[in-house]
Order: sequence, then C-alpha cells, then structure tokens
Amino acid sequence: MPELPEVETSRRGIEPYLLQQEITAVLIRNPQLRWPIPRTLNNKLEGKTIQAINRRGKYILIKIEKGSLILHLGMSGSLRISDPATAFRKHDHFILTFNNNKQLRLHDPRRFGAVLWQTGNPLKHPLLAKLGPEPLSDKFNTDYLYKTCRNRKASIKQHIMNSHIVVGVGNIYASEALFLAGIHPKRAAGRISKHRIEKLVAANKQILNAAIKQGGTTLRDFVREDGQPGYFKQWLNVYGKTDDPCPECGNLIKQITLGQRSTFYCPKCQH
DNA sequence: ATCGCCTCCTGCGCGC
DNA sequence: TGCGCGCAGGAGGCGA
Repeated sequence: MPELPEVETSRRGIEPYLLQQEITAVLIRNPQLRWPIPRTLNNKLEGKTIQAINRRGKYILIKIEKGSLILHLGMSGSLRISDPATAFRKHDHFILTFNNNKQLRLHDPRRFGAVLWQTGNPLKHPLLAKLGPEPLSDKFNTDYLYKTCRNRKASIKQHIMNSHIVVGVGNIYASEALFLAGIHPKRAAGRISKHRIEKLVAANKQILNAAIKQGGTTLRDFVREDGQPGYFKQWLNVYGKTDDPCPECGNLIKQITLGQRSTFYCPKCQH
C-alpha cells in the first residue's frame, strides 16, 4: 500500500476539496472491506460539515461534528476526487458527495482497506490508540528507537515496520532506509549500536520526506486524488532492484524474504 | 512479552 | 492466446 508518503499525499490532495464542505450523500457500494463498513455511517455523516483532514500513521482522519471518519487504504487503496457524473469504476466501494458537487471515492481492488467511525477523539479508536510515534516527529529519535531495540531478536526491518514501534514505514521505505543507514535488514534489532540507530532514524526521516516531496511511490495501484501517479519510484535505490548494481559500490542488489515480505539490500554496503 | 506464520482479496506479469 | 502460478505497497490475530 500506500505507506506514509502516499497517505500524506492523498491527505494533502483531498483536503482542499473537503474542508468546510457539507456531506450531502453517503454511498456504500461494497461494505466488505477488511472490516464491514458500518451501515450507520449514513446517519452520522449526512448533512455534516467537514472540519479537518488529519493523518495518523497510515490512517486518514476526517473530522466532523461529534466524531471522525477513519480511512485506511490497505494495500491497494486510493482516494480520488471525482465529478458525480463520472461513471463509477469497478472497486469504487465508498463514496461521499459534497455540496461543492465533488465526490470522494475510495477505490480498493484487494479490499484490505477500512472505513471506520470513532465518536469523539479518533485517536481513541482501538486500532489507533496503541500506535507508535510519527516518524517525522521529534518523538521518533535515537534514544526512543534505541530503547525499543533492547533485547529484541526480531530483525531490524520487521522492527521498524511494526506500527507499535513507529508508524508509516512499510515494505518499500524500510528497505530504502536500511540501505541509506548501511544496516543489513536481517540484523537483530538488539544488536545494533546506538550510533547506527542514530543513522537509521535520520535515514527514515530523510527517505519519507523525500518521498512526500515527490508525491509518493507508484508501483502499480497508487494514484493521487487527481489520478496522477507519485514520482518517487525513480529515486529508489534498492527496492525492486534485484541483480541491479548498487548505486554506491556496484555490487549486485540482493533480494530475500523476511517475514513473508520481499526485502532488498546491498550485501557489500549493509551489515 | 515476543515472534513467526497465516489470513483477508483481486489483478497482473511471467513462463509454458 | 490462454492458462496456471507466484507475487504484490498492510497488519491484525493466533498459537507456540
């Protein structure tokens, strides 16, 4: 999916179309996402005005009176702003119509995404309450990450992809950040020096910021609110580059499986 | 508490 | 051209 840069790109893209708009209609074309879309949403949303669009990890939070609509794009989800006259596409599952005559459409072929509701503070939702810090915030720093790594035998890649440790880092950016930091993805989290953890924290922030600037990475599914892809793909160093030369040393990039996920690294630069 | 594996689902690219 | 196979950006939940 959409990792943090893609979700942030979507959030920024839809924000100007949604802010201060009234929701005039709610359409659930297919409620069968990761969890069923609650049928009661219509009553909660219709006639309400959108007050803010925020993001927490990979969740988009749409604040209205009394609560928030919470969206997750799963692995293949995307959000688009459409004209109501435009025909629905297959896999347009959830649609909001606004009084500016625009629609927000959630498109998600694999249906791993989610549409949730939380009354009051959305961060109290059970799925959000235990999330780790935002990677671009000051709370995600060397001391914090180093502390979470103590006595951990899991690989560092799985560690930084664990949303209870830090949110928003998915399969692409985990490989990329570890490359920048020179750390082997399989290395046990507990066996990395504080100095190298410091490099990893910096690498994480660097890669996520750069990807947001480019509107995210489009491999196959991800598109921005206007249907355009993200352009970070051309800046990737190792992800999907099996047997290509490492941009640093020329050694061939290796692909392994770690925790059921494809993982890419340079065997010479990363230890 | 932590870890590794399984699962949900559709679509696409590849090799035969 | 068609078919079967493997793989895909997430992450909760389970059993060990």
